[in-house]
Amino acid sequence: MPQVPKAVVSRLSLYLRELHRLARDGKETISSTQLGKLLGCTAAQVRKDMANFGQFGYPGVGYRCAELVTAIKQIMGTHQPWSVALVGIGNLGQALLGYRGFTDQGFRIVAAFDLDPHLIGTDVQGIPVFAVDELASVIREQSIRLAILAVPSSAAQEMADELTKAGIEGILNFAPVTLSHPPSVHTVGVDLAIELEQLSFAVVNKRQNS
Amino acid sequence: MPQVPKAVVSRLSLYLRELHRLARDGKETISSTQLGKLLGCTAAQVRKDMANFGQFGYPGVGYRCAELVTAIKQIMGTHQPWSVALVGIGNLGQALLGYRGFTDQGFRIVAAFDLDPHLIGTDVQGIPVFAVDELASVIREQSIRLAILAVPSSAAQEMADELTKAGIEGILNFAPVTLSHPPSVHTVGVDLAIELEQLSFAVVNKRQNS
DNA sequence: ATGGACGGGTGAATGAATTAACAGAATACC
DNA sequence: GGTATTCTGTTAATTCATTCACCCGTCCAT
Repeated sequence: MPQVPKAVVSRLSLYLRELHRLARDGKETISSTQLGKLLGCTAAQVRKDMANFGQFGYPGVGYRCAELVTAIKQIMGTHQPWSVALVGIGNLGQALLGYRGFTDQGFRIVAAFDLDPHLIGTDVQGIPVFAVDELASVIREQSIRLAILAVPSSAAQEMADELTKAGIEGILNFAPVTLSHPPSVHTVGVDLAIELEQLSFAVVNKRQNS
Repeated sequence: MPQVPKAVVSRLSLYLRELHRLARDGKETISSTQLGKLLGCTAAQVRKDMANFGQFGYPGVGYRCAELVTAIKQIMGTHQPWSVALVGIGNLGQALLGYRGFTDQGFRIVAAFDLDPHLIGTDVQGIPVFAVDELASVIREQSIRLAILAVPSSAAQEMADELTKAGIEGILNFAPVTLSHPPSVHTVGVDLAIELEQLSFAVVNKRQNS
């Protein structure tokens, strides 16, 4: 499995989400056809995507939901929980601190960082807030590998550099800028305005499906 | 321009973001090579992407930043502001209400909806809050075409149906579920946990670049 | 048992998208 | 003014992703 296409990985997350729901609703097994329909892709695609990682299906039966959930979690690396750092406790940062979806998927925010002296030393939503100076030491002590960056664009690159120096391996960036970073660090960017822009394009260009 | 690949559209937003910054910093023109480097793609890609929509560059010069910004805005449909509805004023919803990036890109949240009787009738961050019953009437009166859905997963599909009935054309969905919807409505999903999951995969599989 | 329907794995064929290569146009420099 | 350079638009080549078609295994009804 040396080269897994990026598109496959993002679909894997969607499969996982759907399978999780199905398993919780008590569905034992599901066929590639059904799963494909649920996600708007072909059955062949589902099978091929899974084939990248091994054999998981049972001929004549389909995929066992619960089993596939654990398999995909293993593949994605979320079979055991991650400790995550949050940098920036503004509007968005606070919302992320309280976001249930993270913990549900095995991501636990264990430390938050900000500049505001009123916040430093306190707990916000049960999470301790540290000064940015302490970034490196806290990250090392708690062996945190992932960080969420929710600071203003003007500070984003600088904070990303700090995180990199502290040995962070992945950054989820909410600032609307393209971060530059060494290849040893991975970044995923979420620009909320861009998502709306995509919607705007789709609407004005009245393209079918979605 | 009958069939523009989806990947092109999402890159267009990144170009726009970068060009916007460049223009503000006083840069007159930029070559496809430079722009590509800034975004981590090849110069050929930049040129090809733009070629989908017409001719914007000047041989021997490059692209004029300010000019290209307005051209892309025109293409994306954000050359004039959009009125947007927000459904769900929880943790995340409130953060989105206060998010600066939306207004900067021409998206104005003009109405919010929630179930909580304490909120209905009040203003949150200067935006009036309505009951869900009023969804259709408010949306029609203000001719709102886009909506942001920030409700718990359990309510997401139901609210999406309401929005559809009310004539909404595009939904930005933050609930971690796949919405089913008629082809006349476009949806873009943002699942924050999935983004972290993608990061997790990239980190454990130590794939280079990003 | 056994026939038929269901369903996954897999390699070949199709279709997209990215990259490479080049011809022509504007600029800068001497 | 000519020449070298820069840079676009575009066509061709390559790479990548998706779909198709078939084989074989499993289950269920008879």
